[in-house]
Amino acid sequence: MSASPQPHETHELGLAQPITLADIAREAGTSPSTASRALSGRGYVSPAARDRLLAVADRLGYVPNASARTLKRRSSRVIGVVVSDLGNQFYARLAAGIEQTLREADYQMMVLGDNSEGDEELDGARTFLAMRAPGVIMTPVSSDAGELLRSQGVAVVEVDRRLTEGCDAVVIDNEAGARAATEHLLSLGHTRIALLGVDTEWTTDAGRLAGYRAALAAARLPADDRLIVRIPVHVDADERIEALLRDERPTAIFAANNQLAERAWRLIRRRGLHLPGDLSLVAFDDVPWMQMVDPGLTVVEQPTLELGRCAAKLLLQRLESPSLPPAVECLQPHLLVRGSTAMLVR
Amino acid sequence: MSASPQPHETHELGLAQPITLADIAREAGTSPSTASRALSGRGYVSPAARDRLLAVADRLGYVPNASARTLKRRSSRVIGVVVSDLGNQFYARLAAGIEQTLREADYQMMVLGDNSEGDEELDGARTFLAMRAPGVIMTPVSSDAGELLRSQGVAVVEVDRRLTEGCDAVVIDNEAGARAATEHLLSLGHTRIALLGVDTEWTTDAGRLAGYRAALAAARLPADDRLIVRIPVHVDADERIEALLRDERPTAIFAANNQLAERAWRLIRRRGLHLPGDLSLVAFDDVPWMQMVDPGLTVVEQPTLELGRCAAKLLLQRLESPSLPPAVECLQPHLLVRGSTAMLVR
DNA sequence: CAAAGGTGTGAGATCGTTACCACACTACCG
DNA sequence: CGGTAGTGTGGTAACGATCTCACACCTTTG
Repeated sequence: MSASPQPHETHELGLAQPITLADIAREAGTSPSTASRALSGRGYVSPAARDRLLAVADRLGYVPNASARTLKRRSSRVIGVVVSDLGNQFYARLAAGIEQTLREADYQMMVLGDNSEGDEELDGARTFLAMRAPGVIMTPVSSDAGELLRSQGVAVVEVDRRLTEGCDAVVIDNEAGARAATEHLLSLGHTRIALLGVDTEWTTDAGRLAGYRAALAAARLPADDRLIVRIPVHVDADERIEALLRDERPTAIFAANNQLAERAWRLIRRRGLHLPGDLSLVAFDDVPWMQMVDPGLTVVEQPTLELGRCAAKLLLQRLESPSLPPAVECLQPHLLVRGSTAMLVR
Repeated sequence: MSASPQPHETHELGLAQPITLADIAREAGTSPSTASRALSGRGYVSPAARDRLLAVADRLGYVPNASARTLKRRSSRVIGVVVSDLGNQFYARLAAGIEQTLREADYQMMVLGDNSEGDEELDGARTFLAMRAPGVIMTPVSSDAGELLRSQGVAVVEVDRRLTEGCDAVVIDNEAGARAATEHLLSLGHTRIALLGVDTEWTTDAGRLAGYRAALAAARLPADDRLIVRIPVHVDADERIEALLRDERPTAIFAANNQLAERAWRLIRRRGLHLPGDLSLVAFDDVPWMQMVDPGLTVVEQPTLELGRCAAKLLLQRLESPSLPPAVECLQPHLLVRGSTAMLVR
């Protein structure tokens, strides 16, 4: 083996170091300045020189060094996105919507997940600060991250939840959605309606709780605190839900997000209860499985993709005109009745 | 309004420009070099100076400029990930696994979706090249992107599919999984077993087809080409599946991925057919809804999270020792029998 | 014919960080 | 006491792209 002559492998041996603007300029017989103007499309270049430079760049497979560009321009084309949990289809879809719109405007998206943890969110903010992202979209956990970013001149849009006063935001009309869900249950004759929610100060949960209460109040029904189950973030919901199903079981449950709905659904099934005969169930947020199970879940459907798109649009707008007054968009959810809710029979 | 005196808002007016190393150095009375050594933790610094610098940095909220660092070091801490479709829970989970492992090693992950399009994949590669990502993990569509990256000295790991010879890769034993699924159906007495797969040259589909064929061959059954339905990428599968369900319906279907399984499942239901009475169904890849529907789907479960983790580990290893021979890891799937498959009754 | 204006180019400084190198200082050894 | 070794520091030149400026060349016009 060592005796066999080594074949020429000139193009393989070195980790061919990247082509730079200077290389292009040299090859095309211009200065780096001109090359920069031609390839970035800013400033005067004669058509002849431009074509020549473009051709050379193409031939050599030139890829501009993003770090150098960002360093010089003091701003990158990467928009940061921080969501609670990428594994949750709601957030995944949200991110997809954001990506769509950003891509059209020729921005990149970088997604990070905090786990609904203020610390991780702050880390994320610092990451984007370090990358000189011009803007960040997030489902905020605490307002620290947003404030840090904004203090450094980074545009911030809050999506789904609204935490920081004076910040652009896109939200769902949670109260209306929750009211619709609750009214639907009331109209079916239910009076013992449980609310399954997350125990936070977030506008989502607060809004959904408010909508639930409003519907009950409008029906002149007292809200029974034992039926309002609020589970802290990061706490396993199963125990609380089981207790709810065991003791003085309500005739209907309104689950305020897709995860709680899934937990509830599984426990209902495990207990051998039947939807909607033994119990009615409504979920806030529609995800694919809810349509596939039998009976399908009645849900408050959110325009999730649109939520993301809208947030991205708002961000782009803010980047263009930083001095505009803060905008808050509110999208309407709507009730989609499937088979998991039915008339109360006694 | 215009008459009211403007209050001092010194800290609000300017988009407070970021703190730099030089600022820290000046404040702490050292040179930038020393500050750099202290804050990046490379090279000699006296404990006294280090503490002082760290304190100042902390006080001023210093965030290192990632672009400058990347430019100088000629390599960033961002690992690129390109997957086919982030909306698909399989890829989402894969990315989650990758992220977990990378985070532990203090790398960031940037995910991009090509839509199983070679062009978009190549764009992604160029993006990561521009960002000077030291490594990229991808579910390859064509080998162009990987080759481009590797030619520039970027470490590449292929995951799920294997396309490029001499490239690190982590895959599932598709053939074994498909064989297990098919043998399971055969053992239930099925002989007219359809295969629903994607029409590509990818190792996933090729392996699953091979496993299917191998099982049939071992049972001395001829493979009926009309039962092998291979749908090109980006083509709607519904028509082909409907045709399959209509004409000379097979008694069992093996769907080679979660999406085809979902399409098939929906069409089976729409047609009013019952699982497993009228038809048995097995899916390759287990996703949540398959356990929630009734009957639950029999599946070939893949260690998806582990697949991602393993790919990330391989990449980290490669970054550490670039000259190691290429490694290919193969993980085992396993059959999980639920209710969608049953003994054939005639 | 001088002045004014457009067109196209290149020199050179700069963005913020790092790394190489030289240097200064102390300490210890033969 | 000269010499080697270890500590700790700062000067300076990069990394690659951009951008301001000055300048050179053409027209056009009062």
